[in-house]
Order: sequence, then C-alpha cells, then structure tokens
Amino acid sequence: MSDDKKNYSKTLNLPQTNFAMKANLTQREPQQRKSWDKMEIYKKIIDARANAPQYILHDGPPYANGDIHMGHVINKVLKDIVIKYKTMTGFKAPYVPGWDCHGLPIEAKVFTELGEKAKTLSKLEIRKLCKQYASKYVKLQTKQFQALGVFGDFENPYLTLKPQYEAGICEVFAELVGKGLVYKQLKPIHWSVGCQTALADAELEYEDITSPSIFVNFPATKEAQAKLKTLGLTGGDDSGNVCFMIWTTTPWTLAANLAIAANPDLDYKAISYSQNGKKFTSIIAQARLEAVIAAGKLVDYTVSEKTVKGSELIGLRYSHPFIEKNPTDKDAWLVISANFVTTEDGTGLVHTAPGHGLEDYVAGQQNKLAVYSPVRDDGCYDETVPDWLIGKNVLKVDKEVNDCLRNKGLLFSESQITHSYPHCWRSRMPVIFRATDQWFISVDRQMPDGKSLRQLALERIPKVKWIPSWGEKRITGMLESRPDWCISRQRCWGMPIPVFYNSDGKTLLTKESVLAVSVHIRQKGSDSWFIDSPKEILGENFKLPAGFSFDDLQKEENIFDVWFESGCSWYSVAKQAGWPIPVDLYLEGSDQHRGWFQLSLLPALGAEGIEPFKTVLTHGFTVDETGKKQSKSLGNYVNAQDEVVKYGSDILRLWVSSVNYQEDMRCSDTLIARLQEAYRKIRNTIRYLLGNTSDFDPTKNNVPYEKMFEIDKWAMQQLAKLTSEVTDSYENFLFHKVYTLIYNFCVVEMSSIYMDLLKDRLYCDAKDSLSRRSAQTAMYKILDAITRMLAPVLAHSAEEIYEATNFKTETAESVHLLKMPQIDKSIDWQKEEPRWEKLMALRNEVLKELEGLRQKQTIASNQESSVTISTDDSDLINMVEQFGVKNFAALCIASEVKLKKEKSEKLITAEKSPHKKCQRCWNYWPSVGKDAENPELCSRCAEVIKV
RNA sequence: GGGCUCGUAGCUCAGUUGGUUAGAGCGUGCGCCUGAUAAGCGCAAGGUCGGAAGUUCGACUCUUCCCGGGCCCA
Repeated sequence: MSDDKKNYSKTLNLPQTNFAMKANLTQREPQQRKSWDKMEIYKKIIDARANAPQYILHDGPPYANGDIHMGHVINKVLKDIVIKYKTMTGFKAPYVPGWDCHGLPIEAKVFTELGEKAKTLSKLEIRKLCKQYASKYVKLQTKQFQALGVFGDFENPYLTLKPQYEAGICEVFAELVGKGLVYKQLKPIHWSVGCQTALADAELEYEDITSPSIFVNFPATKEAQAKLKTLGLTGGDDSGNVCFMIWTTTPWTLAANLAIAANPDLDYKAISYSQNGKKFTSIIAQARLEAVIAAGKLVDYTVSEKTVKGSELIGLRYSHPFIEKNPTDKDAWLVISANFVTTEDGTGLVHTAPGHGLEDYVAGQQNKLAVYSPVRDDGCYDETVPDWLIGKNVLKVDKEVNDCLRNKGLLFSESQITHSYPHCWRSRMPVIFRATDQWFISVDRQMPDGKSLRQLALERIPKVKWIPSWGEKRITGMLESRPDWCISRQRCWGMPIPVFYNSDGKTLLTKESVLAVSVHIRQKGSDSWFIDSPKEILGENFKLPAGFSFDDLQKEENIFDVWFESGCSWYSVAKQAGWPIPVDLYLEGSDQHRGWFQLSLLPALGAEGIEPFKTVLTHGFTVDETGKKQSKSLGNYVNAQDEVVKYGSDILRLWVSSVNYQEDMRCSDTLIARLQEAYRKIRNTIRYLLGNTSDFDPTKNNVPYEKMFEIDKWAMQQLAKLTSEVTDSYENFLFHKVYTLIYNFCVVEMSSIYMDLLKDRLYCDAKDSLSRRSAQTAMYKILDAITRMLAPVLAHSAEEIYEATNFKTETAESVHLLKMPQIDKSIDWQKEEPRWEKLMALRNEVLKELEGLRQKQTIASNQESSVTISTDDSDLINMVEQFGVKNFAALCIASEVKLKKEKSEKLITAEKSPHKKCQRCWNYWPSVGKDAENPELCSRCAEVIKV
C-alpha cells in the first residue's frame, strides 16, 4: 500500500515553502535587525514618505537609568505599532526617541558610587560623571529598545542634556518669565533631608510609618481665660488650667508653632477633668469630644453646657508650651480662622506652623504671621529654638519634645499611629515640610490675556482627545487642585535656573536676560554656567537694567526640576524640529497624567497659549498573574530582558498587542508562553498559505472574483470583513482587537474551515486548473493582506513572511515600506453573510452527524462518508441546489452529498460511502474504477495524471 | 482617607440604547487523521457575569453600598 501512496503523492501539488515551521526567533530576529541596519530601514521609510502628510508621535523620555522593564516594553511597542501602522497608511511618521538625562536619581547614584570622595569634587566634576552615567544608559537602553524591533532615529535621539535641548528649556522659561508666571518665595515644600533638596510631587513615594499621635494642651492667656469665661464656656476658679487642645503627629513641628487654627463655623465646647492631680479645662470641637475622651481615657469629666462657634475663639491668645519668647518679628500664638479645619480627626483646633505645612502657610499668610522654619538644610534645628533642641535632627526629637510636654503637664495623651507618609524616592527617608526660598511657576496669576494657567488648562483640556476618555476627567481633577509648581532644586546635575543676583540681593530675571543666557547655552551647554562669568554668559552687549553691573552679579545656584526640562520637550524637540504644535500623539503610562502630560501642558500653555498634543493615549501597568502589583522583592516580577532572550521580541510584541492596555495587564512568564502558542498557530497558518501559493504568479494565474468558486468567494468576503474590521481597530488604537481578529481568522476561517476543505482542490486538481487557481487567488490575497496587517505587530516575522513570498504584488525592500491592504469595496460581504450563515449551520449539522459515525468507528475521516439531506423545505433545497451539491460536499469534506426532496425523520443522515476509494485523492467517488488504465483512481485523478 | 479606574469561564477577549437557555479562541479532557506532521481536524466539560440590596414585567447591562485590584494624591 505504501508504494501506491508514495507514487501518487508525487503526482499531487503538495505545499512547498522555505518558510520554516520552527520560528527560532531568538536567532532569526537579530539577523533580521542586522539586515535592517544595513539597508538603513528607518531612513528609507522616512525618505519614501518625503512628501507625505506627517503624523507626529512625540516620544516621552524615559529616565536614562537601568535596564528596561516590562513598562518600557509596553510603552515602546505600543508606540512602534502606531508608527509602523501610520507609516503603512501613507503617513510620514518620524520617531525620534528621547531620554531624560538630568536629575537626582543619577546624581544620587554617582554620589553613592563616589562615597566620601564626592565631597572633594567640584560641581563640574560631579556633572561630568553624571553625564557619563547617563550616556552609558542611553546606549544600553538604545540597544534594548532596538532589540524589540522598534524603528526610529536612534542615531540622533533627543537628550535633555544636549545644549540645543537646554537652550530650548531657557526659551520656554523666558516666555513664562515674560508672562509674569515665575516668582521666588519662602514657602514650605517637601524637603529631602537625605538628598538635601526640595522635591517635586512626582519625586515622592508613600510608605507606611509609625508616628507619635499626641494631644497637647496650649495654656490660654489670662485675657483669653477671661474672654472664655465671659462666653460662658468656662466657669469660675474651679476651671483650673484653661487650655486649647491640639493634636499632631509631628511633635518636632511644635517648635515652629505660631498659631492655632479654628473653623469659624464649627461648634466648640470646654471639657473639664483632672490629670496627674491637676485640674484642666480644655477647649475642643464638640464633634471631637468622644474621641478626646477616649484618647485621654477620661472617666471623671464635665462638659460645658455652653457651645460657642469657632468664630468666637478667633484672636484669643495662648502661651507656647515650651517657648517663652516669640521667635519671629510678627504676631504669633493666637487662634486664627481657617476653613480647612474639620472634625475628621484631632480636636478641631489645629496646631499651625506656617513654615512646615502648606495649609499652615496659607493660613499664616492670611493672618500676617511669619514663615518660621527653624530647620537647616541638613534637617537639624537652627539656633533660634530652645537650647535643648538646637542642632538636633528633627526626625529624632519626638521623644524629647514629648518628654518636655509631659514634664510640664501639657501632654494630654500619647499613642502611636501607623499612616502612610511621603518619602524621598532616592534616599528613602521620610521627607519633611520646610519653608525655603524656592522658584515657582504660578498657576493662578493672570497672564497678559487675563487668564491664569489653571484657567487656560481647564479650558483647553476638552480640546484634546483623551484615550481612554476618562483621562480627561483625571487630568482635570489634578489641575483643579494642584498648587503652584516648585521648579527649583538645590542640586548640580541639571539645567541651571538662569537668574542672577546683585550684592543687594536684587534679582535679575527678565525675558531678555533669559534669552541672552539661552544663546550662550545653545553654544556651550549648561556646563558653561558653572565656568563662565555673568558677562560671558549674558554677552557683553547685553543691556543690564538699572542697578546692575557685570562686576556685581552672582549666578543662581539652583537648577530646574527635571520635570520642567522634560515638560519643555514639545519645544526643545518638536518645535525645534519644525513639527507643528500640537503634535498628533503623546502615548505614555497613565501615571503621566500628573507627570509629563500635565507638566508639558502647563509650559506649552504658558509659553505658546496652546496645548502640545492633539491626542493623549495612556496605558496601564503590568501586574502579576493574580492582579497584584509587581515588585522585585515579592518575586512576582517579570524581567523583560529574560523574556526577550527566551521567546524573542515578536512574542513580546504579540503579547503587548493581545492585551487591553487601557487596564492593568497581567503578566507572567506563563502568560507570555501562551502567546508563543498563538504565534505558532499564526505562523503555521501563514506557512500553509505560503506553501500552497508557491507556484502562483498573480500576474499570470489570477482568477477574477466573478469567476471564482463559491467557497473562494466566501474566503474573499471573509478577508474583506477582516480587513475592514482590522483597519477600524488600528485607527482606534484597539490593538487587542486587531490581535483577536487576525488570530481568530487564522484559527477559524482559515485553519479549521477553509484550508481544510481546500486540500482536495489544491492537491489533486490539475496544477493550472481553474479550480486550483481560484483557490490560490483567494489564498494569495489573504496571505498578502495578513502579512501587511501583521507587520506593525510582528515586525520581524512579517518581514520573514514577505521574504518567503515567491511572487510579490509589489516589490519593496521591506514589508514596512508597503501600504496596509485596501478594503475591496466591490465585495459586499455584508450582503452575502446571511446566506453563508445558513449554509454553515447546515454544514455544522452534517459535521455533527459525521462525528457520530467516527465515534462508532464507521468512518475514520469525513472523506469516507456519504451524506443525505432529506427535506421538503423548499428554501433549504433551493439554497443547497443553488450552491451546488458538490460544493456543499466539499464544504463538509464528504465524498458525496445527496439531496432527497422529501420530509424525513432526520434532516441529515450519513453512512460509510458505498463507493471505492480513489488511491490518489482518497475520495470515495462513483467514478473510481471507470478508467481502464488506472482502475484504482477516480476519473478526475485519472485525467490529471494523464497530462 | 480622597480622585480616577478595573473586576464576564483556568487564560485573553466579545457581549449593541436593559429583553429569550451569557459568546469566541486558547488551555484542559476525550477522540480522529498521518499528503500542513515537533503539524492538522472534531467533540465535550468549564461561568450563581466580584458580593449584597434596590429600580424594573425583566439587569452582565441602571442606582446605592460592600469586597478585592491598579494608578495618582493626602
């Protein structure tokens, strides 16, 4: 038997292709990239689109630090899919990758590596090391990004440390200065003691810590006691010590206490009790009575019947629990009014230290209090505090402060609470709130057009398309509540703030002065700020305002917040490259609503009055298999490099495309391994298409649609549907739909249905027969279209497929130079769909019947069967007859289908075919044996063999 | 604690303006084929749609609360 088989199999048109079944991506992909490098693929693509309309995706700069992780993979692959897709739809879509190079993480790392030696180095020397460090990681990450198959101008990336970028920062800053948005002020900010610098909101990380939770009595002055008595809150001499009770979790800030805030609308009462043998009467909010009683574990106490509004308390004075003399030159130690006081916690009377809290600061300003912050850069008290605190680290004095209060009998209650508290992202130490001189960009000052940055931002946000749409709500909420932007940092690795001072302390900061600095920076880079004289920096022709002379100018030592630097990229990169603002797309993780999106929006609105982006697309974060946050310490962390090395980058690209990036993305090695399976299925489907079209030359063998077999027309209709839906999904950035559509098309329409039933025609019919060429025409078109549709996702494999395609409709050097498939509008798949649904339903019933036979072992394959459809349903009969009984048999891969036009118990019956098996095509056809020369063949095969 | 957001089979996704027994593919189990062969085909089992109330003739779809994630903030 095997002899016969072997003989006849040689007469069949079996698939032939060099396209390997085994992908071997980890070896193949690097070669692919080499050949792309050699042909300068990125340049070719851009050149090929020289006169095309532009589509600008402006890259958000990752920080030049460390290996890339899954977050980078998702971000860069999504961007690359967009770029490749837009390119294939005819746009000129440049991709200029960028890196954020300045900033504390690098500087801190350099300091750590240097150890003690750091103190001996100059700022310039430190900056040199920082630059080396950043450059090293730019190079490393460049390689890692390219290894993902990302195309871009990696030869000329934008780096925030390049002089032309830095000059751009200056120019944006100049505009903001010109609009009056920049000011310097003593104001409490987050201060990192570890790094000795101010920190931006984005540089904080919240961690749980344990803090003391104390209730403290502040003794009312005699005058205040008298007033309280008049109000009826306190009684006669039996009131004992009359106090205002406050609550705090930061005892160290008590040294800077200047006021107690009360809410004018809240109700306050007095509670009398004895503690340690002393009688007290404390004023607190009525709503907090219960909590205070619990905190003090009071058993015997009386509460005043009288209730007064907070407004009655305003102006009453107290003496500080442990400081005798007002350390400031302004008023202090009185009850002030503040609406932010609530009854959620504490006592309803809030300890206020304007130098150590933002709300305190605002309240202090309103009440003309000083901004008193007796804490030095190193986190220790200065010499204005009581002797026993001078020079001590504020984060370590809680116990001493509490002891002092206890000794004075003013510590009403003491316990511990655990709460989340901001920490410095670098030094990991808790930050403190501390008033220092800082530079700010105001979000509420009026600009020349009468609007504030905040107003303008809220006005422009709806003009931007936010994907997903809730991004708009999110960024709106953030902008509504954000404070002024603190843009100064007391470090050296960054762009200096271009400000000068004279010896009187007067500030030189005008639009013109900043622009003059910008010219210098553009030529010499920001290092020159640390080397050159003010005269050299400003240029000797610069006209100094009255009161300034070059001989008496000091340079500002602060540098910009790195967020300000990256927030200028729309200018330093996009605008300087001549791209129109707003650019088409910003695409980053959803954390950037607070970060880069917002901090690009503000400078752009301030400087140009327009938002920098038309569309903002955000993606979520990777979580582990159970949906939890990934972290190295928990061991549920997926190392991106390992995955690339293990599976190849197209698998990771396919994974990125397969998940809905708008939500959290579960990620693990197992889940990525699943995508490898999916990849194999797609690959094999395409391999089959390649194998069966290897002898198909579309210029010679093409069969026009009208002449195609019905089933092939179906395939063409399915392709038209797929193309239309995939295009729609790409246009809406719904890549996981692209994936599902293409994958299901491969699995269902192709592998399970079409390619299976096509075998007889492809293998057994004459090579150049209409039936075979018809099938090949459809397969070829499907192959061509799928290759293009896959190219943005499977960047390497699509190229491999394109190379393995024998006859190409267009010859290009790369699949990425081609266009996406056009939707064939002459094919009305929607019109045909109902008919096919009925035919496929009937087919399903036949297949079910055949499955029964197979389980009974009556037949082994569908080819052995003979099917009978018995019905008096004329619609059904017409449908089958119109379609053709033979076509329907082919659809079911049955050897024979008979149509009985009478009603029967069962619509479908099937049996083992009574006919003989053709040894060539394995069909059980009546014609087997009719040919005298080849008695074991059917007449079709006998004919084919003779040619 | 606040803002935004997510929670449909083991996994990845569909589920139209609320309307008949909630779908697909993968994976799993069982079987078939051996002319796509470290491939291919078929069949089957998997879901109280995170939970609880409510609105409604009717809710996966609307409302409220709760539980559990994520991002951002305090």
